[in-house]
Amino acid sequence: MKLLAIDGNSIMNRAFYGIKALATSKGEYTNALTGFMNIYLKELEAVQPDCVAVAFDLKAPTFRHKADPTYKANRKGMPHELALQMPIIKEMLGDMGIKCVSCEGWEADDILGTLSKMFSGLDECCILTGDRDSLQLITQTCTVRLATNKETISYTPEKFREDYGLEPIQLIDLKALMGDSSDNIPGVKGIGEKTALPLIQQCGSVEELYKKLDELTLTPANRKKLEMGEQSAKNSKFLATIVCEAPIDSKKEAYLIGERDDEALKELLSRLEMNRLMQRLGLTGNSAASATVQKPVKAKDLPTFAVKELTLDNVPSVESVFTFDGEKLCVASSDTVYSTSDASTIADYFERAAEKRCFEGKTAYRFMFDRESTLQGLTFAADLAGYLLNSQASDYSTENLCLAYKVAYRSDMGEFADVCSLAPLCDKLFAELELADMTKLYGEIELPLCEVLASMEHYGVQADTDGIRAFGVKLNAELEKLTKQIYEQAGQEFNILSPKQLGKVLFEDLGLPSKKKTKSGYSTNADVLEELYDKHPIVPMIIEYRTLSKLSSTYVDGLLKQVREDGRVHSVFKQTETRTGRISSTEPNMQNIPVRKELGREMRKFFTAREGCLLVDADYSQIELRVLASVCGDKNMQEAFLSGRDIHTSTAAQVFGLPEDFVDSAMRSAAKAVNFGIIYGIGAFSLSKDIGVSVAEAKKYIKNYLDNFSKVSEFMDKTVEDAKKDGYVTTIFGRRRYIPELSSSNKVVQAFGKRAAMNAPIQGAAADIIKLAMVKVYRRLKEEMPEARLILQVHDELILEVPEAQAGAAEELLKEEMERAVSLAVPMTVDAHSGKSWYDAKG
DNA sequence: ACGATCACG
DNA sequence: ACGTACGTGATCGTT
Repeated sequence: MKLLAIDGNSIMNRAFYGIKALATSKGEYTNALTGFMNIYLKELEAVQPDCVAVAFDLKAPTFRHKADPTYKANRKGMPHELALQMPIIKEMLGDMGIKCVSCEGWEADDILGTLSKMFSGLDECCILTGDRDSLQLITQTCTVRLATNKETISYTPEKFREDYGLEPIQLIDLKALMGDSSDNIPGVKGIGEKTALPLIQQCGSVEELYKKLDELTLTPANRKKLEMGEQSAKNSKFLATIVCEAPIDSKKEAYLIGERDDEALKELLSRLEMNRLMQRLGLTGNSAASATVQKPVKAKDLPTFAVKELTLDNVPSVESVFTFDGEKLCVASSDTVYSTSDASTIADYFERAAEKRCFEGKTAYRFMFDRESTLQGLTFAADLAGYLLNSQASDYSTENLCLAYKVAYRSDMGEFADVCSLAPLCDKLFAELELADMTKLYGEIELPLCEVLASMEHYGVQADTDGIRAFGVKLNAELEKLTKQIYEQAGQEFNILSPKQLGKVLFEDLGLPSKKKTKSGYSTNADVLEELYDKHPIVPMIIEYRTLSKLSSTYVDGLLKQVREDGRVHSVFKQTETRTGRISSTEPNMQNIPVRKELGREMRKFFTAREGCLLVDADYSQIELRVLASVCGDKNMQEAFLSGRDIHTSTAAQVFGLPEDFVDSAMRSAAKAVNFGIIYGIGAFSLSKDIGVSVAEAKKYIKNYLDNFSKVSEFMDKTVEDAKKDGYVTTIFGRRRYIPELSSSNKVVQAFGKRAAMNAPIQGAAADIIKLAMVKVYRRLKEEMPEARLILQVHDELILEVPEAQAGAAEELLKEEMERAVSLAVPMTVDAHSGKSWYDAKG
C-alpha cells in the first residue's frame, strides 16, 4: 500500500504565505485553504496513493516529550488569519474522506515519522511537507516531497545524497552542530553550515567527531568552539531527532481514502465561495452528471506505451513530441516512447524529424547551435502556450499544465511521465489558444522567438575583463577613502550598507530629521538621503558610497563571475517570466546595465564587439507613448508624433496652455513625468512626489492632461471596465493579462489592479512589437548577412554584432525592420548607431 | 527567506 | 481614512 502523509501545519503555512490575501465576500479568510487544496490535489495526482493522512500539531501542548522546556519557543505564533483556517481545513479533509491525525504532546513531525515507519517494508510512503526537518526520514521506501514556493522537489535517498553529500539520517548530526533557530536547537555556538557539513561528511556523526577531535585538522577557533560546545551538540542531536513512536492508530486500513460526503462538502465550499475547487471536484451542477466528471481517469483507460532506445534507425519521421533537458532526449510517437543520451542520435532526431512538438524548445536549440546546426520542424512548445494562456502563473511544468487544463498526467510512466502526457496536452493547449484567439500571436511571435533567444544566448556578448577589473580597483580605492571620511564624520565605525546601523547613525546619533519609515525602522533610501543632502556633510558621502558599492558589487564583481572561458557573457533570456509579455534577462541581467549616470555608463565601454566587428544599436523612440497614441485614437496626441515634434515639449505646451517656444526645461520635465504617470496608471500623490510639487498642483496637471487628451482618459476608463467585465485586458496583438486583483475586496489591491490593467495593454503591445521585430531581424540576417548576429534585447532596444564592413548596411536593415514591424496610426521611429563598444554604439 | 535598496526600460 | 506609478533582477543585511 502507498501512503501520502502530509505535514498539515507546514503546508497550510506555505499556502498562507504563498497566496495573496483571499477572502469571501463576508470576510472569511480562504487563502491558506485554497492553497492547501491546490497543493493537495496536485500531489494526489502525482503520488497516486491508497492512503492519505494529514498530521497537525496541537495548538498548546501541555507537556512536551523533548527535554528542553523552551523547545520551539522561538517559533513565531501563528497569525490570526491563518489560525482561523486551521479547523476549517480539518473539516474539509474530513468531508473528503481524509484522515487527520494529531496527538497530544507530539508534533506533526513525529506523527509523520511514526506513519513512515508503519508504511515501511513492503509498503511505500511519501511525505509532503514544506519543512526540511523531515528529510531525515527519507529511506528506500519513504520519499519526502518538499513543497517550495516554486515547485515540489521529490527527495529519494539518491537525490538527497546528491544535494547534501550525506545520508538522510546524518541530517540530525548536521543540525546538532549548526543548530536551528526556528526549532530552538542551539547546536554549537559559532558553527554554521559551512563548517558543519564537511565535518559530518568526514566523521559520519557527532559522536565520531568528538572521538577523533584531536586528529582533525581544524582552525584553532573552530576547535575551541567544538570543545566548548560538546554537551550542547549532544543535547541538540537529541532535540533534532524525530521520534517515531507517537501513539496513533496503528492499523493501516484506518488511513485508506474514505468516502466523500458530497453534501457536506458542497455546503462548506459554497459558504467559502471556493467555486473553482467545487468545479474541480465535480460538485457543481446536478449530482448525477458531476459524478462522472469527478471519476478520475484510470491508468487502464489510457494508452500504454512501449519503451525503446532511440537509435538512428527508428527515429520517428513525423508527428512526435519530445522533452530534452540538455542531456537526455525522450520522444513519444503514437504508442511508443523512445529515449537516448547519445548526442549524435539526438542531433539526428532534431535535424530530421518533421512536425515536432515539445515542452520547452530553447534547450534543444542551444544544443544544436553548440553543434553548429539547428533544430528543425518545431511546431509547438507547451510552456509558451501555457504562458500566453495565463502569464500570471509561475510554474509552466508539464505536470502543472496537465493539472490546470485537465489532461491526464501520466505519473504511471515514471521518468517518461512528461513526454507521455505531452501530445494530449499540446492538443488541449492549442485548442485553448484558438478559443482565446491567440494562435497568430503564438505562431508568428512567441514560438519563433524561442529560436531567436536561444541564438542570442548562444553567441553572448564579449566582455573586457581586464577593463572591468581595472574599473573595480578604481572604485574600491575610492570606497576605502570614503569609508574613512564617513567614519570620521559619524564619530564611529559602522556598516554603512546596513540600513539599520545607518539609520541609527543618521537619525539618532547625528540627530538628522527622519521622515519616512519602513516596516523595520528608518528609511534610508535615495529619496530620503537626497532631502538631507545639505543637512550634514556625511549625507553626500553616503550617497556616493552607495553608488560606488552598487557598481563594485553588482556590476564589477557580479559580472566578472559570469564571463565564460570564451571571454563572453551568455545571459539567459526568459520567455515566460513577466506578466506583461516582456522578456527578462538573468545570469547576468543584461537589461539593467547602468546608463543614466555617467560613472555607471562607463561600464558599457567593457561590452565590446569582437575583433573586426562593430556593435549596432537601435532603440525605439517613445514606443509606449506611441502605442498609447495609436490605440486610444487621440488625434491631438497622434499629431505630435506625426509632425515629429518632441513629445514631452508638446505635452507641456498643451498642459500649460503655452506655445512650444515658451516651454522651459522644468515644464518639459514635469510633462515628461506626467507622460510616464499616464502609462503607469497615474495618481496625484505619486506624481507630486516625483516632480516635487504639491498634491493639488499635481492634480491640476493630470486634469489638464486628461482634458487635452480626452481619448486617453476614455481609453483608460474603458480598459478598466473591460478588465472588470472579462477578467483580463489585451494588447493589439491579442496578448492577455488576467487581473484577478480587480475582484479583491481590499481597496489597495483593487487600485493596484486598475493600474496594472491600464499599463498592460501598453507595455504588452510594446513587447509584442519588439518581439516581432526580433523575429524579422533574425530571419533577414540569417538570409542576407549570416555573419551578423542579434545578441541583445533591452525592452525597446536591439543590439547586433556585425563585421565592420557591413555595419552600415546592418544599421539600415535593423532600423527598417524595427520600424515596419507594425503599422500603427503613428510611426514607430527608431534611432540607430554603431561603435566598437556598447557605450559608443548607444549614440 | 525576505525586505530594502538600486540598477534598467 | 488609507496608501500611493508599470515591469523586471542582483546584492546585501537581517531574521
